[in-house]
Amino acid sequence: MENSEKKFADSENCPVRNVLDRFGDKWSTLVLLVLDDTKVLRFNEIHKMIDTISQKMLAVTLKSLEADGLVLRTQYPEIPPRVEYTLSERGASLIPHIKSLVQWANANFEVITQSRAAYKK
Amino acid sequence: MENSEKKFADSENCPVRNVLDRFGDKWSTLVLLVLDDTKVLRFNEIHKMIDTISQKMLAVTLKSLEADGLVLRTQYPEIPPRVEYTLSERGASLIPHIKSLVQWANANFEVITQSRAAYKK
DNA sequence: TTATTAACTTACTTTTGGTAAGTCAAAGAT
DNA sequence: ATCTTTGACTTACCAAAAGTAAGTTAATAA
Repeated sequence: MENSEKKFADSENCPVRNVLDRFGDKWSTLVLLVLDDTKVLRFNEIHKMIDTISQKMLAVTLKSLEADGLVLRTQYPEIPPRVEYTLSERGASLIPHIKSLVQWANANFEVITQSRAAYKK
Repeated sequence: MENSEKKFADSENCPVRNVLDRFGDKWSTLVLLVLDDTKVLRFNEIHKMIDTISQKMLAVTLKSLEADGLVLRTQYPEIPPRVEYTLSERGASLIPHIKSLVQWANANFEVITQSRAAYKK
């Protein structure tokens, strides 16, 4: 009984689905890249670097990255509040894989843009 | 004037943003993986393999992958229609990078699931 | 004449994301 | 003493994206 067609079926139990769903959101990978780039950042600093993200979405993105153990959140008991975000080791271990995607993106940006333009129909 | 904070700013001109936006959708990477797995597939075959995708979303996902030149579409003049989808060379060149992400996903699936469960608050 | 088939569309509903304003508590300005 | 500012968020409301289910097309089989 050949069930290779079910390999990608349900996202609960499929690691591929489960994790791609995770990074297949609009902002997670970008936040990870920014944190890798600058190491320690506060909420508003990230918001400035990715200025098209809404505060709401930055908040939920950071929260789920924290829940997944990819990002560490340190809150200082000051007022106004100060919160710092960093990559965890686990988060850092993801970065090379994302960067390999990014390299491909840079290398293929032009041709893809051209294809898109030519496609129009 | 330090403008490293603008590195990820606007998605029109930033390859990273542009391409991550592209694969940061819910289905594209999964469709590419399935096509890499089975090489040639018809619309309904893909739909069976990824049974949680809607026909509508499969249609728009395939269309934009085709527009980007990552997937090739071959239509045979038959009725009922027969259409076959394959990875293009460009699409195939993306696969290793996605697979490296998938390997990380498999390796970290357990701990991430545990972190998520522990996070609850 | 009606049913079937594959690859989609279309109309409609639900979910997700964006916008803008609000909250909180203390320190500084008036 | 009251008002303003500050940073990291929430909340309420609205727009955009994705899901659902039914419809379209044209030929062949029943």
